[in-house]
Amino acid sequence: MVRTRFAPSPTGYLHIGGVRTALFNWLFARRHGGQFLLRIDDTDAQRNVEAALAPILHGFRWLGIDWDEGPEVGGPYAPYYQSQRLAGYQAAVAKLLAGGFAYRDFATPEEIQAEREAAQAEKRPFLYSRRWMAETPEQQAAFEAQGRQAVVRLKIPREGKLVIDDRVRGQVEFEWAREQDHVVERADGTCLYHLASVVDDYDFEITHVIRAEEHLSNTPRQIFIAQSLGYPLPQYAHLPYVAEPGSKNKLSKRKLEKYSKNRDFALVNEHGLAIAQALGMEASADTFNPVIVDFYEQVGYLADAIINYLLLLGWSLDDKTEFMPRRRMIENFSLERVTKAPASFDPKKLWSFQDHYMQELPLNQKVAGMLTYLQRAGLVPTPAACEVGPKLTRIVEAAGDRLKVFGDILTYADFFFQDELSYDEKAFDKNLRKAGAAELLAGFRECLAGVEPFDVAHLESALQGFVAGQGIKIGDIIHAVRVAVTGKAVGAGLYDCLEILGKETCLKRIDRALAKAKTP
RNA sequence: GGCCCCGUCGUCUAGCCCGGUCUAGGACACCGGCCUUUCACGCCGAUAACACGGGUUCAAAUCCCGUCGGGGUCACCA
Repeated sequence: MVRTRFAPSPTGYLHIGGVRTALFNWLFARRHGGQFLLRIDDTDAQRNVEAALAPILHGFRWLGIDWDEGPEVGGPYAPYYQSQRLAGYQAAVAKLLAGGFAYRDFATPEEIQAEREAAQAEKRPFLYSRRWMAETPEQQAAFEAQGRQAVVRLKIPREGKLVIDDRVRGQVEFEWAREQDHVVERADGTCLYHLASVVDDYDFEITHVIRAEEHLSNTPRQIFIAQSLGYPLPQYAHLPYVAEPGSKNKLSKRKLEKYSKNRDFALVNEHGLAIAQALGMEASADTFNPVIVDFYEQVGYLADAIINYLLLLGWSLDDKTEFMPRRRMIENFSLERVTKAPASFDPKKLWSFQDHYMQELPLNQKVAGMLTYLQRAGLVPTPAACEVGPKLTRIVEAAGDRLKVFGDILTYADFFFQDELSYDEKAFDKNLRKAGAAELLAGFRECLAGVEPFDVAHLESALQGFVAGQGIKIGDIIHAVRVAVTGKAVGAGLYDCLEILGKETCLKRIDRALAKAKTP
């Protein structure tokens, strides 16, 4: 039985790189009919773990990455919080000590630091002298008499080497003599991540440890702990990290502010910001940022688009396949086809996946998604009146693939739902204040008043008739009409807009625009 | 700096294990064009890569060695 896990620490948000790692774990488990679980790394726990965890769990649910065991769902190996498993870690440390695989060390941090600096000065690799190692009760008592406190360190072998058989990197060799005697338990009796992680992976019967490459160099010490404890080793698979757009640097959760200004992020960031503004959201770089999954959910991206994009960031099926339903991902996922080199996150490519999935989304689902945004922005009351449905459907159809994310309904179609138009001033000047424009528009207004029925076909022939009568081209008038009734220079087909708005509203808006055109 | 990993178009990648069919394929972006009332979509086209140097071989992106470059990691963080 394959069992994989993802171990988030409760930071308050879900990082896009973390999702990629979780996704690969999830896919691998599903592929082999196994289980995927979530374990919470809260060994340095603050008190509001639940609050910091909620957005993370929410993010996974939104993305459709479900976990078989873990927080909120429980499971046979509960608890799944490291802060609640301390006794097991302490027992493991005791066992390590008893077996001679670890020792109590009475050195002060300053003494260790001094040794480290001395080694550096001599340009030789640092290896602890074990001067304050206490292996007998007598030694221990002597150090304690000096008022010293002990940590527990691993007694790493000083010769020989270790070969790790990594599922994505192949065989990787390490020399034990390069490993440090890492601390596994602090002076205050609390233990460290590596110990906890190994013990939990064993307790949870994790068979495959699939994690980011930054953990590759931590693996020797974890293997040492596992072997000393007599645990069978899991299979390891170290994934390349996800890099910043256009760079090989790791996408870090510490550079949120910087990323919001990143050139390649700019497009999606600004687009998202406009939607956040329409929603009246507070959007600081710490909470609303394209490296945080929540950003995409808020703006109205599709989970399928994100998952599919992330899948291809470090994995490929073949030389052509890009779009895959989950089912197909699960059927085909394999560690062997994971790339070894880091992949940089490309917001533009994600955008193209979103474009694709939005186009594929059935109309009724699009409408439903857009409706919630209109409601959140206060453009449509909740619950919506029954005529809103057909009207919105008509709008969404007319707008077609211009609506890339659900939030786009707010920037593309707000004028359908509010009386007060906000004009694109530049477009207004260009199309309504140029010589002769107002007169033409006024003429067309009268023509429009006589159109009956007020639908696309009749509107089109009316405009064509008007244009022919004036001896002008369609382009000479149509932009002015658009700006007058929608306030914008771009949007869905004009005849659709006019029809949906209705004759009365159109005439009113043209009048208003004509009045505005007179006042510079 | 030590150790470890990685290195194909700007980006994601296929090909590498099992040398020839690779004058290196696909996708995104970019550029040009078509369509068109705008925008978007769509369609067509163009530019663009085997890090470098040595080997081995009839033949190397593919195998070997070296160099260079990039990154990760070196905590009583996770």
